[in-house]
Amino acid sequence: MSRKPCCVGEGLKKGAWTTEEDKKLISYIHEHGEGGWRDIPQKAGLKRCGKSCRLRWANYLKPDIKRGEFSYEEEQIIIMLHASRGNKWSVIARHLPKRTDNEVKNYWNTHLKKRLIDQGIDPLTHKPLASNPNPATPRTSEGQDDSNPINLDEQSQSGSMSPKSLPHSSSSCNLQTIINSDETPRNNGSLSSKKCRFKKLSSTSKLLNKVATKASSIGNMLSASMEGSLIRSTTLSPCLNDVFSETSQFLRWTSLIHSLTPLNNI
DNA sequence: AAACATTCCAACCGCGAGGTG
DNA sequence: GCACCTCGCGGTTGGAATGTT
Repeated sequence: MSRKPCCVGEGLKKGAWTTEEDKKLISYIHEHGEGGWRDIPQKAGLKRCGKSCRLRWANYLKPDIKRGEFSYEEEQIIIMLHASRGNKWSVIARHLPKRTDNEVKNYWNTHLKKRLIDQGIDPLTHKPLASNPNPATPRTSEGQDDSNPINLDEQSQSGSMSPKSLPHSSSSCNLQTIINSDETPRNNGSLSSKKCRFKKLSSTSKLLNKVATKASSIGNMLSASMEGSLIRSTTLSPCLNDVFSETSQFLRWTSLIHSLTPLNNI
């Protein structure tokens, strides 16, 4: 047998949605609720396939969708979850309230992936690239990286992290220093933020570099327990409560999270 | 100002999972 | 177990917006 194509039909419209179509879809769903996507176009008076309606609703029209630039927290969550789960965009998006899988995927592909590559980090493995012209953890003259007691590069390459070498909240890393040095204010929700994103790339890259390397180190640890229950004490973001299990390993992980909490105060 | 290049994201496509009869 | 359907997911693409020459 052959699958019947979803969107076969005469006069079915494709491409960008008009405001008129949006109104029709919103109005129909408000009245009848979601579901039954195959019938929605006909009932709502739309010349679209059901799939297209579902995507339009899920990715754009849903009332609780947050748009605009991703926050540092969100970027970190994406990188960390990607390190442990790979391209499971729907899984990652579930931990980012009001973000859609499509948006997360786009953000990864257009921003985060490139930044990791720029820093010599393989976006697939989250480990330093083999031929790395731009070392993942550059030793700068500022000495900030050197003050980090944990050699994350080595750990990520070895694929494991000993308990002793795990970060501690008091001395875990210089993320806060780096964050504080990133003076560029976030341009929340601004669509004209392209320039800003590139201008702040340098300092942001440092942060991402750090986070990505850490993510690599803890990736295996996370993946083993990601489906577990929660660590309620995590203060980075409530959504992360869904991520981590109550194992002793993850108490160490929360140490890292606590080291990142100053982000909330920026 | 125009032509060309690059970036970005909304939307499309194909596939697989799960449900139903 | 099968055929079929709906839905959701992840990869890809078209084209508008923006940047560069």
